[in-house]
Amino acid sequence: MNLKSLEVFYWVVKLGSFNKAAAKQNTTQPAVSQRISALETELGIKALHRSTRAIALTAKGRALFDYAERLVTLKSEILMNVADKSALSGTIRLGVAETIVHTWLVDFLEEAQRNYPDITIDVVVDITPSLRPALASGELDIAFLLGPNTNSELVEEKLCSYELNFIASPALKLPARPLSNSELTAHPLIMLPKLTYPYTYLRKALTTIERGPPRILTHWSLSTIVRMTEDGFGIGVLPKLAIAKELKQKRLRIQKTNLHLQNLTFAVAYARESDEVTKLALADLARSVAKNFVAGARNID
Amino acid sequence: MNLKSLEVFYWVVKLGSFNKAAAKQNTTQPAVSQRISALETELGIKALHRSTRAIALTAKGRALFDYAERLVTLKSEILMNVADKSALSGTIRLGVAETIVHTWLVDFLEEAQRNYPDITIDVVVDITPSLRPALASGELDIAFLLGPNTNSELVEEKLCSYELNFIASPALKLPARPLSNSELTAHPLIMLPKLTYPYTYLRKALTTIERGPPRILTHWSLSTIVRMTEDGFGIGVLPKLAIAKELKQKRLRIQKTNLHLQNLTFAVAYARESDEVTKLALADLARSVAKNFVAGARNID
DNA sequence: AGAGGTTACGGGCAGCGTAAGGATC
DNA sequence: GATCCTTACGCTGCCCGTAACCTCT
Repeated sequence: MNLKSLEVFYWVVKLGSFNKAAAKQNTTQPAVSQRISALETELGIKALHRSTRAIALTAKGRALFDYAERLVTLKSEILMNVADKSALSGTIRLGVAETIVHTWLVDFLEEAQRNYPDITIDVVVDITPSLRPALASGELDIAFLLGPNTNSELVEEKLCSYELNFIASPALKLPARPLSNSELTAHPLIMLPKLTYPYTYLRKALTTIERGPPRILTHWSLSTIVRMTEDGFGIGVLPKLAIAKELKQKRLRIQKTNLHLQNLTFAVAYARESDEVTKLALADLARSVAKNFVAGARNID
Repeated sequence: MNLKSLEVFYWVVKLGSFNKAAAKQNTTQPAVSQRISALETELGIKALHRSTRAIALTAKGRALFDYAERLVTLKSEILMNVADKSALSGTIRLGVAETIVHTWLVDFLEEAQRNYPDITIDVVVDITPSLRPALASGELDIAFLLGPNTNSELVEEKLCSYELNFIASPALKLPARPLSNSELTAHPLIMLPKLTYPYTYLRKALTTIERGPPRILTHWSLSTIVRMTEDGFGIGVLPKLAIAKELKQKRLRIQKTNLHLQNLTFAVAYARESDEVTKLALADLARSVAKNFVAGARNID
């Protein structure tokens, strides 16, 4: 009897699908199929009804699942309490919101490589609303995303908080003094789309009876927002820390206004599961890297 | 991380030796060595001090051992509670006292084959005093031997009880009536050696002041005792059930005496361990086979 | 037709046993 | 030198991934 087979079985039941279990375990669906059959043959039982679309546990299957859960838990306890953390290994699929890519992701990956040389990290850059379901379904193991969202079924913990700024191209020749709201809305605002804090807040704050809502240009790609802002399409709404280079090179500047924007906060998120020390280790590392990054970048303007 | 490796580690610690663990797990000593190294490498720890002769656990090793024990227990619980018993598989080393060979061992092996086709049973015939330490050290998994010995560190449960008889060759021309003690001691008694019930009892019961102790010929092999008795060397002290064939063929007969011998009882014994459903299953089977044998052989005389 | 599980098959590698090599008493 | 663990090495067989197939909606 094999620990891996029981782990696969556990995930098949937990996720309700051979495919999802395969994704979770970084393997293929046929491999999962094989393992389950082998397990059933070895124990001489049928564990799963899988005639129809949804899989259902047999009585023995339910019993087996309970044991499998305990085994999986024990395994992760061993990794947690006995194993040298630097010997952690395996592949972790990391989802990242783009802002993080532009700030400390590289630092993080380097640190991870240094501390956990045997862990392979597959990075997927995507928008926060796509990252959460991917975590929940097991397609991703861990993510750095906009949050923490307290309603989430995921574990989410604050990582860092970025001051949100109005950014303009010097070519716009805006005054250094704080802009009034009407001066601000003379230009389109370029920002992240609906469902994010800047959009909902600014749309409400800048809507006036006479002129209606401000012109807003949204895009999920931070790079695109930066590029459009540089090209003078409008005023970007971005954390200054994400555009340190552009600011330094004077290709962009911070535009003062009368509005106070709340910080954009990011969180590390992962599914609430009985396993995976690796995730915890990486989450800790992310916290430390993010903290250092914010501390080291305090003097940017 | 591998269930088998942790199991091997468990047995190495439990038995205090790579060699014994290898024997226990039906593998070779280098294989054990490899597994332990692999485990230590994977977890990035040293689990065992093995510079000197005796094996000692490190702190991490002790922690790992606790987890390993729980895993081994869980595994056997799965086998016990979830697995179809008829799907049990593996190799079991069975030690057998010779009397059992001459009574129901073949029945047992056939039944085992029928009920558990995937279990391989290696049979070792030996004397009871050798079987117990072999069980304790893990060289054997289970044994049918003289017992139960209540002082044993082993689990021992009564299997069957054989009436012990005085057996003689017809060639001795002894009378059919009960022999007196002095008539009995006119011939050497052929029986199992010291440390067994018949020897100690009869030596004491038949020793008289004038003639001293009776002449006793002992041998650990039942076959030899039977053969010697057949050849008229003396009067055998044997369970009649072990010589059914010889009695039927009138090559031997039961000799009545004035002495009452207690029954010779046999037990199934195995080490008190956290694992091994297989042993329990086979012990159950042995109980049933032994019971049937005794019931079916009631009319022998 | 598409989603999801099974079967078939070739290839890679983990892990085994044999055998030789230390180390310690 | 005996005992016990480690290292070396060739080989077997398990298990994986690819791909084709089946089945149900």
